[in-house]
Amino acid sequence: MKSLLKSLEILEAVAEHQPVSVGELAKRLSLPKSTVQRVLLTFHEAGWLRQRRGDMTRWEVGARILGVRPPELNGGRLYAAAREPMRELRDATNETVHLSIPDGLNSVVLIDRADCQQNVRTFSPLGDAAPFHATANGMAIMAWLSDQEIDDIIARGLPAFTEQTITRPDRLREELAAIRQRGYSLNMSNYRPAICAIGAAIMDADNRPVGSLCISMPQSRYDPARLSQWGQQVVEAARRISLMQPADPI
Amino acid sequence: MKSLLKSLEILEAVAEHQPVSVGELAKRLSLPKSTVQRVLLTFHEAGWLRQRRGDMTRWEVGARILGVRPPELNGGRLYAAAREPMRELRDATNETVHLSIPDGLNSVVLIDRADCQQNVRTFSPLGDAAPFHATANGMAIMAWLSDQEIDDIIARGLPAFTEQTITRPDRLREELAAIRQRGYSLNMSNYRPAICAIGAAIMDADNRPVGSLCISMPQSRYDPARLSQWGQQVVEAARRISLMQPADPI
DNA sequence: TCACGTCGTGCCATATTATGGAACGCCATG
DNA sequence: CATGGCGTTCCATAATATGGCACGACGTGA
Repeated sequence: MKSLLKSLEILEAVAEHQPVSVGELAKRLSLPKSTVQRVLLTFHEAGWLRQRRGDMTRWEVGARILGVRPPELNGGRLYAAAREPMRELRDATNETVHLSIPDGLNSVVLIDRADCQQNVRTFSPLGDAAPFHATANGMAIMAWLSDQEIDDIIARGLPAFTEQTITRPDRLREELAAIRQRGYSLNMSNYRPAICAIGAAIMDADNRPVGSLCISMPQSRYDPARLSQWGQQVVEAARRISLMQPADPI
Repeated sequence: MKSLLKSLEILEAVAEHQPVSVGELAKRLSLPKSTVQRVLLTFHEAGWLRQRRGDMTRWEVGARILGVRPPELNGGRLYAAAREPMRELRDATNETVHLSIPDGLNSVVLIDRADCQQNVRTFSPLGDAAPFHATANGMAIMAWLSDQEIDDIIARGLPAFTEQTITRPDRLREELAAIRQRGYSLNMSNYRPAICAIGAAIMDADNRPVGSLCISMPQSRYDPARLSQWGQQVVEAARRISLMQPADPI
């Protein structure tokens, strides 16, 4: 369905550049103006896009989309449960804390953030997708997946993002075993240069990983002497959130 | 674009019933199986839907959609700013607190909730859309819109939901004036029977309403003697959140 | 063991539908 | 007053979504 794929591209472009005009979108996506406009009007008809207040020529994403969420977020239980522990972890470390969930076996997506107060801090936009094998949040989740699911992720390839990215399957499996043993995962600039993170998985009542938490910091502030303490704090925060997660309904 | 409208209906149906199978969707929407499957595969290709872990025949919403959000939520500043005040308001009143944002001039949408601990409590699912003229959150926002925008909403009709719904335009304008004067809005079973609420608008740095907060309670616990105090508390909580809202970029 | 019903999947001729170039009206600018 | 850029509309045409049908897999009950 080419038209649907094209429409979703347009929707995502609106989300990224809102509020945005027809012409701008057409240029950006190299599509005819009339095609773009037809799609915008159709999304509008469905309630997914709206015109900006006071400016009928600029489009933005409507609130209807907020009713369409992955099942992990239904009832907002993960958000709600993570809120307080994330704040406390942020305050205890004075570093930014990230909350992510897996998107199937494709990637991990950042869904919430507790920002620290430092002048130099890491930043990732909410909704950002990142690979399992190169991030603290990704590896923390991956460590608790079944062997078959791990094989599946590895089979999709382990691209390198920095010199530190783990790209060899056997090396990755070793690292996952280490994570299972110590409880927390470690990202030493494996994904983005000069960004380190310490992560731990959040489990549901069936002991399946449904998300993860990490402390994200500039490499300049990474202190090996504190690793063990911070690792335990992340694990403890994740455990508290895990206790509030329901079982997965079939 | 019929095909796009149909596809969005299917996507929304998946969100509502996830995890869901092809056949179930086809029955529910009265569409041919092959059509539904083609749409599911296309959404999958675009990363918007995924198969449930361990069950290739059940579909659910993927995390990619989390990157597509209304502009009010960009950076999560409203969520983040509202978090603490909402909790405090909930604790102070022991009632559920709702956070909503306007969807253009169409409706207000519930985006967050701080649940109270009572055995009897109100419940609305996140993402729920409600009319401006019949809810505390809606009227709180509406009160601070321009005259033209208010006219616009009224022109779309003021349907009745209960005996108490305000359906006469002049009566609604009076109520909005009263809200502007006292600072908080009031819903006395105007929308859902036996549910009351006290609301106040959240303003951005340009003094435009970008959302609203309300205390939502069963009518049985509504106490006129406390109205003034709770009203002031909602207004104060909304004001604290407002101070953290950025100006609206053109 | 076999027959049956159910489900997900793949195919393909057909008709519906999306396409995009062109033209129009509007507005701000020089 | 001319110009360029914008959003919008139209329509013949080609591209594409459609959906009935059939196949294979699976689970069930006779």
